[in-house]
Amino acid sequence: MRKTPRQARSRALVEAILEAGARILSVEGWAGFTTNAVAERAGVSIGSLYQYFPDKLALTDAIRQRHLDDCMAVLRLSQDAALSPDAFAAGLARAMISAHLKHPGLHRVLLDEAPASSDYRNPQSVFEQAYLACFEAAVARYRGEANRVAALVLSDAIDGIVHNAARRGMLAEPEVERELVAVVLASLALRTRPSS
Amino acid sequence: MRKTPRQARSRALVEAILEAGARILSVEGWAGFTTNAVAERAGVSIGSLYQYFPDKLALTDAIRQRHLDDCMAVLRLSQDAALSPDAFAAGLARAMISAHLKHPGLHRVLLDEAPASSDYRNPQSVFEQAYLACFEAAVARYRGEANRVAALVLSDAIDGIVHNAARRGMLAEPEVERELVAVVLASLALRTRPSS
Amino acid sequence: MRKTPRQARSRALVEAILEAGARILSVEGWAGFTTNAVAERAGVSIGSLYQYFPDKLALTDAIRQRHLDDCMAVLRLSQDAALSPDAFAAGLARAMISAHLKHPGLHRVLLDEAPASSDYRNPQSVFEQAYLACFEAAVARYRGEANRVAALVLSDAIDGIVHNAARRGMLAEPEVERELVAVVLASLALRTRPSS
Amino acid sequence: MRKTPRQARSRALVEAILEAGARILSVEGWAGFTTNAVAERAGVSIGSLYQYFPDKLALTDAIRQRHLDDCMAVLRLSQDAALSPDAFAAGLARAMISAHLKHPGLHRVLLDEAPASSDYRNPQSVFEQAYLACFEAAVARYRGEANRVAALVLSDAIDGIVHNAARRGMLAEPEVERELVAVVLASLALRTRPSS
DNA sequence: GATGAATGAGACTTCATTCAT
DNA sequence: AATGAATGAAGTCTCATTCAT
Repeated sequence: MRKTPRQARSRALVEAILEAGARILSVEGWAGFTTNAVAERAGVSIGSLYQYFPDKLALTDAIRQRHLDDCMAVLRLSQDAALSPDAFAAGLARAMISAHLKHPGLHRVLLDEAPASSDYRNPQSVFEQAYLACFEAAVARYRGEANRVAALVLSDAIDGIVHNAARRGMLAEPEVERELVAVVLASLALRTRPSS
Repeated sequence: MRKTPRQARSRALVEAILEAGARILSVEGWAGFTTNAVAERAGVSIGSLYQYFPDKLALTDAIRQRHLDDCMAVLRLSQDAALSPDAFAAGLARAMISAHLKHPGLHRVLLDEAPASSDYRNPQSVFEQAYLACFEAAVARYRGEANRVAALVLSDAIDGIVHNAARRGMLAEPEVERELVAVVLASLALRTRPSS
Repeated sequence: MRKTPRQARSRALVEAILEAGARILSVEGWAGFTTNAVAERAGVSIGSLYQYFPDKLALTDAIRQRHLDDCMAVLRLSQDAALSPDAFAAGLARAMISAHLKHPGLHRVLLDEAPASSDYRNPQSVFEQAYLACFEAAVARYRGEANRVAALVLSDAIDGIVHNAARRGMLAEPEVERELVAVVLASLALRTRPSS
Repeated sequence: MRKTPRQARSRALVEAILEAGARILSVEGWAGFTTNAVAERAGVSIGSLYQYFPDKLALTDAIRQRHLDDCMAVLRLSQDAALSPDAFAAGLARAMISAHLKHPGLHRVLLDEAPASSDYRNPQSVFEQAYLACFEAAVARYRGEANRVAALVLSDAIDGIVHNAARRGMLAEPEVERELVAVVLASLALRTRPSS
């Protein structure tokens, strides 16, 4: 950000911009996400937007950061070493679904369409490290082995299930949640080479 | 298409355009996919492109159609009622991975970013019907029950795994394929409510 | 208009665009009337033009509307029930000529070449209604009969005379004005079937 | 024309092009008049069109020339020194109307929109000389005076009446023809300064 | 001669960004 | 600090014209 908002008014302004941007990205996708549209939706002048974000990329990054923080918060809540596998899978599925219910399209747009300044999806990035750590811990806990790739694949499978359900408007359907739980559970019950 | 290419030269030209478009979509994403860039990469004038495609959307549709046809062809090959679950899962994983190896980013861009004239990802569309039918058949065969949602979730999980692996450049790694096989197999071995 | 200009600068900008557009249409015709040319002639960027006019057609309509308003204003001034036929014809001729002196080619281009969003030249359009009403009133007054077609033909004859004189650069010649007065007067002096 | 067609086939080809061009100009206006459209409508390849016409302007000129020749032919037929004023006016009106019935919009498009290589509407041009000569002769005959401007104004009034009637689709209405006759007759009955 | 695929200059329009007020 | 009018590079698409077959 170009400058840190210190006063209450400034913080509210930045908040309004981020929220307006998230909503536009979610509803209209990357194509409808123009800086002028965001400013207008936020009830702010385009000039003010550029006071706090040097360019469109910085704005996008800020929206993404906020969204990923939300996701991590929700994900961490589902981490509890004392849970049974069933309870863990149920909690994780519930957490992932609820994290996407507010802006169903946002996650996909931010991760698939929107350009990013840093390669935050690289396995070495801060976010991905923290995100994957949760899954690696769960794999270690329930499968009894450290397996980085298995954690990656599990998180990717969940990602695909949730993001496609969101696109189809099926995110809230109990059947989807039930199947998601089943897939997570099955993945965690596996040893690495089940076929041998 | 605006005009059907009849002569050999025309067919080669259309082929060059489609190939150049696929490559650009794969490597540079939707943002780099400009009609002028496609024409230039194809070694063709922009006017020639518009002789065969009435607008950018039609070009996008044509590239997508060709890609989906390839995917369906590969998918159908993996369908064989006589296969054991292990063999089926292995064949399916191999098929999905190989379908994405040529243009790793293409699938994601075409399905997530590129606008389409018809809603081909609607569950009622011709493509999605055919695509899901394969998964429904497999679920019925190996889980012994018809379960539309389970088929949907399985195909979405595979989609997530393959598309994220492609983004990370891990599509060719044997470990990924092994885990993909495991997830497919686990999903097919499930009864609907494994926890009850 | 996309935006209503509120500040003095904006109004001047819109004014400059309309004036530049009118001049280009008048001098170079529809073929030279490109949005970039209008912006450049107005000393304004192309983006500014599009802030106020959503597309080329809207700009054309605005220029036409302004011109037609000018014409109607000038025409209404010549309407005075107390005038003698001679005085009326003289006033009308003077009015029509002066309405075209500023941009001699504009009228023809706007009415014959430039596409319009609505069919303003349809006899039922608001403008044509008002315009023809003046001529119908004059015909009724001086010929003593209501005759819609006669009014139409009179206005068309004047149109032809003025617009061809403009093209020939003869609009300011006294002889043309004299003959125009004569034709108007003769038309108003007629009974419908003068030969029978 | 680039080359003179000598053989029967060539003459038919040129004929087809001119006719197709006239029809397109009449029906779709200058905007729809593209060289490719003309060639296609004529059932001829675009290359063949360019064999006989070096560019679009030459094609336009040829179509115009043919149309003006038709007009002159029809106009000359109405010239007969022995006619009474009434009979002359009736014949002239009939001639002008019938000259425009085949392609009602063509005349206007050719004279107002289509660019021309030479300034054929300049009073000094060959066509205008011949055309105006007819009107000057009539003015001299029936008004008993040589008056170039009166002839010009009369021909322009007729032009306006006919061309606007064509646009309104009223060209065939008897009332229009009757009023046209009346205007012509009144113009020819005038002395130059009727008001003094 | 005839064909029509190919060319590319140029038109319309959008939107990220700046800067005078 | 805030505003929003203004900018102009860049993208999509058309159509007059050429030239290899």
